[in-house]
Amino acid sequence: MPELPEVETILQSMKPALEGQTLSSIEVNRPDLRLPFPQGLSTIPLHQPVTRLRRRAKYILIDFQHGWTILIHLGMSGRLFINPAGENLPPRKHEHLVLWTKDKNRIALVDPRRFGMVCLFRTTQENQQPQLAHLGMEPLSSQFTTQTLTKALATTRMPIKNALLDQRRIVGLGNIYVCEALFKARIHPQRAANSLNAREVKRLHSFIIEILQAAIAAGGSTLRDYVHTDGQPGAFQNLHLVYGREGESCSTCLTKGRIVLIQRMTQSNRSTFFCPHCQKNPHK
DNA sequence: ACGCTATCCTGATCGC
DNA sequence: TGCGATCAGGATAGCG
Repeated sequence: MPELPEVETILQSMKPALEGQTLSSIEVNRPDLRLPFPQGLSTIPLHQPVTRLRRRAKYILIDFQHGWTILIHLGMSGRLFINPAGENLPPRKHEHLVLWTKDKNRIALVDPRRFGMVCLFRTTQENQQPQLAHLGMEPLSSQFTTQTLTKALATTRMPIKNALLDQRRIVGLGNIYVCEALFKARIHPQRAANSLNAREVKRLHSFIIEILQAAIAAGGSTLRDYVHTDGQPGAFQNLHLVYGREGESCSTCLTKGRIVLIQRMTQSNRSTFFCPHCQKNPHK
């Protein structure tokens, strides 16, 4: 699915199409995704302009002037496409939700696996929304420091890989960027989260920021489902150092004249990619 | 309380 | 070419 850089890329390209615009209609083409589409979704957001598009964690939030907010999560396979006015392409498969603006821009949510979700609530109630209420800190905000990361990791001995995927501690990271950040920080994914020393947490902190910023600059990672709102792929997949590279030589080791193959293992039923030389587990 | 597992779904790919 | 097995970027209910 889209992780933080992919959601951020989508958000930035949707801003010009939506901010300040009034919707003319909303098509709801099936009863549900993971959750039922909310009551009122096809009528409440109409007739007053969008004031702001925001991102929180991997959620896109569309605020309206009358005080309602639409929340969109793309799940694993969700995509958003913008068709500018006049571009009359035939509908895609799995267009479950379509927003039309008054000046005829068309924004379509496509989600074959239907793991995504759409919610509607009063903007002032957002902190009571179950999706938003328990989220951890934003890694690209000033709240994210070595101190706050240390605190977020100190309370659990679950593997660091799993702790970084836990959106109640830190938001926005998914399987790709966790693997990449742990590789750059030279931390074994099975290390207990609370076992990292101060230098390791510091490295992890700076590489999380660096990787997310680089991925946003590259327009995200396109592996299978994710594309930009105009259908173009991102470019950061070309810069992945371990994710999806099982059996390839570790690039760090190569520059030092060693040939070490990147390995894949399973943690909590999800693939983890790592370099067994750069990322040693001191307890094994 | 915590940490792991299965589950929601479709589609792409791989091996036979 | 077809068929079954396997795997996917996430979130979460429910279990031990």
